[in-house]
Amino acid sequence: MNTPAPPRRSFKAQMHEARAQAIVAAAGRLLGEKGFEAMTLEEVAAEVGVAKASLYKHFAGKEELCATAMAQAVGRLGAFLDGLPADLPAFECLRELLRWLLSQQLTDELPLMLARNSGLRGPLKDCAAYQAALQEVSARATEWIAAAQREGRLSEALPCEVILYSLYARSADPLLSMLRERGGYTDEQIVDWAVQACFDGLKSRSTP
Amino acid sequence: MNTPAPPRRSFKAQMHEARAQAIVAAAGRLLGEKGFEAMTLEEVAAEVGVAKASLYKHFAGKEELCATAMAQAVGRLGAFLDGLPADLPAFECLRELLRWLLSQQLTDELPLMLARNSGLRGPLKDCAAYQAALQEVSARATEWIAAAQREGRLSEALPCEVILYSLYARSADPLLSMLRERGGYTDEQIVDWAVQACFDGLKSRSTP
DNA sequence: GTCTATACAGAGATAGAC
DNA sequence: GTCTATCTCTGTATAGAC
Repeated sequence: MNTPAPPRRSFKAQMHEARAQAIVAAAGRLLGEKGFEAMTLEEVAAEVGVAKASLYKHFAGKEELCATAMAQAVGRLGAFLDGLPADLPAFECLRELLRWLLSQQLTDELPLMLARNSGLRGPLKDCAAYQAALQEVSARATEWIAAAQREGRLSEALPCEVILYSLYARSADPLLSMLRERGGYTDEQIVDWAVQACFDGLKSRSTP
Repeated sequence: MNTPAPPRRSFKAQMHEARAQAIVAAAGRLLGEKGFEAMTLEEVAAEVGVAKASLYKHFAGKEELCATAMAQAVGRLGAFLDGLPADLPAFECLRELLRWLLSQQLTDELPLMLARNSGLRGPLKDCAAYQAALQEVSARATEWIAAAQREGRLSEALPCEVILYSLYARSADPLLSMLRERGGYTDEQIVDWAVQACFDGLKSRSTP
């Protein structure tokens, strides 16, 4: 794509970048845990160990910081997809994609898509980095969906886009939290059920 | 025969109740639209047409007001279930339940279950009215799920509770908002797709 | 019970010294 | 660039007149 960064960056620049990374990471964690409105920059600063005002030397404000965190999450998904075996069937790729989304919600607590009424959804539509990264993974996922539909693995009754959004939406699905709060289930069990509910549906498949 | 039934309450008490109802309705609408953190009591008061301070004559605070709105939403679901034909098969009852949940999200914008990380989820666990109402509808839904599973209409691979939670979770599913924002689809089309994705799953059913 | 006015707290953002 | 200190605004909640 573009030329890689110059190999030799000054020590100070490296530290600067590392700190920015730490800020984004903390923001992403808190964003996923508490939501955009409930999280505070004070918490972010405290978690990183810097003063609140220092955040503004790296980011213009709360919205930009959180949008960066979201864009980075999409980037991680792209990297994960890159790591999938090249010969993995399209349907299996989509299953892995879903598992990754669900696992992220349970571990990092940072969902790829935001809740229905998050205040960050508006600013996110104007974040070029996020939109571009999302477009990139969406293109790949769309290819897989079309292929899986041709192979008869995915329903052709649903438009390609509806399937794509259905997968994305699982990222902010409250189902996982509900099952976890209920207690008695392992995280892995919860993810398995969520994957099954999404792909197989609630209706019986054994006896048509 | 005799005089009509006397009013059960005094006129003033009726007005008081009516105003409280209007407050709850406005709170519920704003809660669904903007979420617990983003909505403000000022908006609620403005929408009802009363002073902000007057709200505290009816409710102890924001949490109690919103919890009341949520409990009332569950009550509406219960009333809807009461209105279903007595001879409707269990599976069809569950389908209607899901359609009702999704329609509520699109119209009233008030979801039955909250987003994964809403600040109201904690207080809601301590709200007896909400828990009791939810318990009541859950009991009925659980009966239907068990019956539908016996009839082979619902998957027996998923525990009854996972199916129940999967239905409830659709109430806060971001899928509908995503499809609506994309544009080009009618609300009815969106609900149909969401129902189909939930019950039939994304996998093909025609060709095993 | 409803209003106006206000106290109080929290959070985003900025100023200015170093 | 980072800090301390501060500004400003918003929102919950309360006080007191009527």
